[in-house]
Amino acid sequence: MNIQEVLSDKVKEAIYSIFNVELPHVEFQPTRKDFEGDVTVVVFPMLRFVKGNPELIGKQIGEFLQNNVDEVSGFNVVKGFLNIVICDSYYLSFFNTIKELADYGRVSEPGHEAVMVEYSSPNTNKPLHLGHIRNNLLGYSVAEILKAAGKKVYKTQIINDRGIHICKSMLAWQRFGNGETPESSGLKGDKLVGNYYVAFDKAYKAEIAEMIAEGVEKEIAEKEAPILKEAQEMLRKWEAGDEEVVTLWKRMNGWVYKGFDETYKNLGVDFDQLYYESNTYLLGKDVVADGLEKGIFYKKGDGSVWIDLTDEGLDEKIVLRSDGTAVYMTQDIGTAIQRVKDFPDITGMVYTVGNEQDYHFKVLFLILKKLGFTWAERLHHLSYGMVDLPSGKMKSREGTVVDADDLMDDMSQTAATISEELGKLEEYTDTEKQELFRMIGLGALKYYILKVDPKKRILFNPEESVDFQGNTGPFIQYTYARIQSILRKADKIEIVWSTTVANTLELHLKEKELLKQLQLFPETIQLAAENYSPALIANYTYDLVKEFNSFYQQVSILGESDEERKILRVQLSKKVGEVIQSAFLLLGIQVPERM
RNA sequence: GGUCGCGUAGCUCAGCUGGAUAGAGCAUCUGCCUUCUAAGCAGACGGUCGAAGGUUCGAAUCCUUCCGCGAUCACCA
Repeated sequence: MNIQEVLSDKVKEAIYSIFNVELPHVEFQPTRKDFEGDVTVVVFPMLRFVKGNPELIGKQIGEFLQNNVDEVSGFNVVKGFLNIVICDSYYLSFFNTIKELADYGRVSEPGHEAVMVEYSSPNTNKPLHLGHIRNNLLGYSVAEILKAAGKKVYKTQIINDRGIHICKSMLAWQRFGNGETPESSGLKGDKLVGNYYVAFDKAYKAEIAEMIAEGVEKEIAEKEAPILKEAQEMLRKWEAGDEEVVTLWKRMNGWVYKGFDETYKNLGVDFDQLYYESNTYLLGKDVVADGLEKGIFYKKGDGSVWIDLTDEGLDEKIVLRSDGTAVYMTQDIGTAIQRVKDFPDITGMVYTVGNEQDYHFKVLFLILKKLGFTWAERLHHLSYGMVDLPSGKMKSREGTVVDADDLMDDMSQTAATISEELGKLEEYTDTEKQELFRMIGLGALKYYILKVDPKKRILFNPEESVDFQGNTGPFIQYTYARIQSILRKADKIEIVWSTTVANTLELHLKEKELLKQLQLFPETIQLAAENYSPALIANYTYDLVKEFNSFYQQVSILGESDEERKILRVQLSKKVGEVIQSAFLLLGIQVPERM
């Protein structure tokens, strides 16, 4: 129980005993640093129930609390703000209760409610880029946060393995590839396939230019270019199950998956269950037939099926083509239902998809609700802003992308350069160093992306490297490493971890501030889960670390002469380290023993 | 044009269901390594919170209008 919960009832009691009025709610806030106190009760909202001077009311409540509540050791009133001083013993006993908890802040009993979190979901015709990195980091982190908040989580992705885009790569490979394979070229599979996607586009543009030169209109040329026609023909063959096309398709997708797996492994993300569009694109048609019967959908003259959402302030939306084939929406309806069939404990789903699809998901969720699925009430589109470059949007076709693998390598490289300059790793072997640089580089990248509100668009400038100082991943990792250094030394001088520090110890201001910050961890996890926001975890961790560094600077930990106080400081450092590690795990960032 | 999102210091971002003098980092400038890792700490500088109205004891936060940026409004996915 945190201090606000303790005090809330007591304040109500105070109001009842002084004014004989039942107060429905008490408003708290942390006391601002410039005033004395730990928590503040805001008196203004009470004026609706209690008539009088806010300053005076505050004083009366303060006196009541000081006399009747053990945890309250003092108070002061500034305007309508009652600043309450909480006694040290409260914080010390709080610390003693959490000290040994290995997973402090997390809900330990696994919930029976499951949530499926979808993220990544790439096309299989090109490598992953910076945009996918944001998607992956967000999805993975939200999944971890939901777990920590007590949910059972299934991580999933739907791989867009079919369609015209992969046919383009296949066709270009057939034409220009001369049998090139990842083995023969030494290229990562997804890179190789991506090269042919670019090659297709080049050939396609050349054909268009040629046709225009021959007097064909641009728009017609774009539709009629022979290479495009051929790709479309390939897609038709694929859908018909043509053996040759399907074999090539399997082969090239196989290359891509191998490449993706490597990238995912480097990024540190994983999935519990994969869905492939080639298996799901026909799903949903039965549901549409069913909905048609129920009158949720209606059929137009040409046979296409629609839903009218104008009552909801949206448009009419097609759910089945006039030729009876599925559209994107049909497929998503079907996939959602399939997932609940596969995992019957699912009560909600999270879709990590860019904000360009806000409208699509609004409609999808509405349709599923209208179809009467109870779980449709608990669907969430984790919508995030695009990652743009100073030059504009990233386009794979035109090669203006920041490649995921390259970026991760660059980050490691930067970490290596900085680290070598500082030169504190003499005793490390080369492999240990490489591992560390990777950890730091990735930490910088992940933190940089996750600390900002997902809704905001990110402008990524590759020229200016991601910071390693200030509010960054490495700053937090560094603090963790420093703590571990203290603990290694403390171990040698035999500080006993299990020693319980007496509640009577008088706390240093910095110790108290640290304890207050530690107390916020559980509620921060819950808040982050409710808001699907890794940024809240990142900012919390940053505040904790700032507080610790200030503590570290101002007091001596191992050099403290009072034995009991030294024990407290070491234990406190250890706990802060654990919380940093735990919080960073939620962001998918590792922490080093030294750096 | 309709709908949705965003707009806070030179730059990158915090700011919870409205609360005290709007906070960090980067950059610029000052100090601090004979004591636990200086990727650090302490401090200075820097703001009419896009604009105007409104609600309220109180607004960066809620409402309205306007401006700017982005996304979206396909029998593409």
